[in-house]
Amino acid sequence: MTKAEKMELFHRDNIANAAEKLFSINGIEKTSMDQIAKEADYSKSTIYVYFKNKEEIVLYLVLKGMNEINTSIEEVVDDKTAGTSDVQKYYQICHILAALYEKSPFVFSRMLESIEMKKEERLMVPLLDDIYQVGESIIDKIAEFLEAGKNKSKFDIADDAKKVSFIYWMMLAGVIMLGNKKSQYIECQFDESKDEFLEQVFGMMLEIINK
Amino acid sequence: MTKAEKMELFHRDNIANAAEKLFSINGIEKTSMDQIAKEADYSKSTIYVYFKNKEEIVLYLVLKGMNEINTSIEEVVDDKTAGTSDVQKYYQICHILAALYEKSPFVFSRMLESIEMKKEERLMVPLLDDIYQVGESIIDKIAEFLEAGKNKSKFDIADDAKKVSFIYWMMLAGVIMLGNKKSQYIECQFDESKDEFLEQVFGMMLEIINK
Amino acid sequence: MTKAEKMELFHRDNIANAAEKLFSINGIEKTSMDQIAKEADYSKSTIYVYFKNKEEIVLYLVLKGMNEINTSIEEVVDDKTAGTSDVQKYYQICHILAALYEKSPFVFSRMLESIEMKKEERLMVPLLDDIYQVGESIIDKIAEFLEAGKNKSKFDIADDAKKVSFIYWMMLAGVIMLGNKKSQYIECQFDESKDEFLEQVFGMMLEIINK
Amino acid sequence: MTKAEKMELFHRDNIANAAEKLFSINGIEKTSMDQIAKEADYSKSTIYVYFKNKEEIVLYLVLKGMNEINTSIEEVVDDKTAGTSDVQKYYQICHILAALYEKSPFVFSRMLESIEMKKEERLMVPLLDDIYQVGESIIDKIAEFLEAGKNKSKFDIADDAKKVSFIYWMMLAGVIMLGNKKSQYIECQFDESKDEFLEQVFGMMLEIINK
DNA sequence: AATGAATGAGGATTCATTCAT
DNA sequence: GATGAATGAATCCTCATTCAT
Repeated sequence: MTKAEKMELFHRDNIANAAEKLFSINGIEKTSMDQIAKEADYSKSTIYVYFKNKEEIVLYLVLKGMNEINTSIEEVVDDKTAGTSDVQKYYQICHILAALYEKSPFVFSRMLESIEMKKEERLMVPLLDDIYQVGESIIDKIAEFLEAGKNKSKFDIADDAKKVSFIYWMMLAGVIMLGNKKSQYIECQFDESKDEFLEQVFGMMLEIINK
Repeated sequence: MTKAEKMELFHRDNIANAAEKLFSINGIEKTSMDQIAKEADYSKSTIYVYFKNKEEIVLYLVLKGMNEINTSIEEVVDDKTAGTSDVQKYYQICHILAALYEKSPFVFSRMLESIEMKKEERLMVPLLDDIYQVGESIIDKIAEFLEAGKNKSKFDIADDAKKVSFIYWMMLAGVIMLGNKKSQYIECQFDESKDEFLEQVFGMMLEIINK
Repeated sequence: MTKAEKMELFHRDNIANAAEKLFSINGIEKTSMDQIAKEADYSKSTIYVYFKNKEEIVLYLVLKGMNEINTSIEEVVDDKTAGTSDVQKYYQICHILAALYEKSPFVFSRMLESIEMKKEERLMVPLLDDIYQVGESIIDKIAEFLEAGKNKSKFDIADDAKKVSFIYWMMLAGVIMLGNKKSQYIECQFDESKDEFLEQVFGMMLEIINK
Repeated sequence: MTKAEKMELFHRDNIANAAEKLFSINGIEKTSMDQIAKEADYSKSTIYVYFKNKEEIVLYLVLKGMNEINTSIEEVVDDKTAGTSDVQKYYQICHILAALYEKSPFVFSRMLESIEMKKEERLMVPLLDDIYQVGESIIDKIAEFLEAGKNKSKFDIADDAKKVSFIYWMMLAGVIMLGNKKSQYIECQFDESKDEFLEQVFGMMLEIINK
């Protein structure tokens, strides 16, 4: 990486971090480029030097967030530590996702939005294809994990591990998103914290595949 | 209902239907009151005669949509037809939800948004409390259904039927929402329609509670 | 007055009274015809049966208010009761004006607005000429009062009683209007109520003409 | 002052001047931001770069106008020129006020509106506190002038010079405002210009305090 | 005589984006 | 490389007024 590239990355991160903070608090729509510029302490025009537009900031953050959980999940799946059972790993994966929502709900939501499937279309918008690839990578890692468990007779899944993995991914994501959105309801109705609640849901979901 | 009330309802529905169409295509935020007026073929000011503001149109539609599925679910749960098994009913409930997403994704999303839990606050905005009540009613109906199944030794659920019911509701909703958002992905990756895919997911979920 | 005319007057008064209440609380600009209709318990269109437009309601109220103080001032000036001194009458006149402001600040303000001087123009807008006439009458009554005092060697005014009277009128009006608008300031700065303050001002003003 | 600040001031003044012109002709309420933009030859959005909203333009002009008369009055009061008598100074102060009305009637009116007395409230709206301070300064200057005259046995005022000063201020303001609003009436009735008329009023008012 | 229904004409404000320097 | 300056295009909402019935 040349020095110029380093500087570019530095500025992009500065801006993106400011945006992430604001997006997480107020949402994407209600965060203006003015606010981002002020928070990042750049002039508004400079924002446009480093990002083509607002959407690109969002995608940059989505990619970053997804890369992070991709790495985290990889670490869990590849964890060879003796004492870590598959069940423990399962819960760790759940918590990785839950933590992402906690940190950047908007990344979480965006990650779940529909994505252009035609490669040519994806390549029109920088980052979109990258996001797609990381998404695939995450699914694959989970599939790998389930597959491994299956071979160890731990999980009982059908042939297509990737599909099961994707379904898992979806269910987890859905449950985490809604558990957070309805956290007030949960606390009032069931007299327990959203996190306790989610823990039970993770447990229920585990039963689907665990023998 | 007086004739005047009928006319009022007629116009409200005209407007709401136009709005629903546009909301479903472009989303709530990207639909302007101008567009709604044009689509409904009323003048913009007339829209404001029948609805206090844009939010009220949204809430009207959300309430309507939720009322519809509430009624549908009730019909299913109360269905005494000899040949309808609990498993069949279970799938019917899944399809009712899936159909709502199909028709009005924005209603689906709004229904899942956090809602003010303090009664006084809810009463500030007309419709908000109604929406809350219908939501409760839906959860209760599902709880009732699960409870009945449990007694017939069909479903194996923990004591708190309402909580399980809520979790079910959340999982279903999450899965339907994401299944639709990722429908393109599903079709490309697994070479099957989103609906077939969802059907399998409903099946997987059934196993959680079904012995 | 025919019965029809009586009814017309009845309705006009109903509407005008409702409007007066709202105008006094929120001001003319911030009172909508909708609000007036609701307050008067007529339909909005009916308002337009009895008044050509919003402005006509205002003028109707201005005329009414001016007629009232015209009558009140007349009573004071013509008061032949033995014990009522000219100075007492002077204060009474001041209080009549102050009371009008208290009751209908907007009438007070409007009364002081510029008025079309060309008779033909005035006649274009119904009521405008009437308002002018009552205004004249009020000035004349005060002039008469001052003139009488002068003859009794009470007041020392220049030849043109009408002019002095008009000046008096203006000064009184100005001082009452501002005393009310700055009542908060007065209370904070001088630690006395607006009314006490105005009383002193009336006193000071009396000295201008009183020997 | 940096060049950037100069430019900012330049634009603010351009806009404010355009607004002042329109406000003076049509009043504040009936002047739209569109009109101001057009008159100032800026785009409407640019207006919002230099002023937060319409109200800020108004306050900017009010403050400016009040600052101007504050300075003018100061010059008069501090005038040590041998030949300038207190009476002459008195008339000069009257004329300063009359000139302000002539130039910007809306500033005059706003200056006389009630103002928030709680410091915290005032500080919520930028400029509001400044306006209050200048107002105080003006009153104080007049008080100082009267006090000085009193010591020179010129004016005969009660102990509280500030209160008398405030009353004077109010009376002057009221009389100027009404004299202008009723200028047509004055010309028709008394066959003299509004300015001649006001001159006499100033004279009458002088007698209140002048021995 | 009374009104329900409808609307045209605005009006303030927001914001992403561009571009010359 | 960084930004100050400017703006076009929207958007929600208000309200006095008209008119057919």
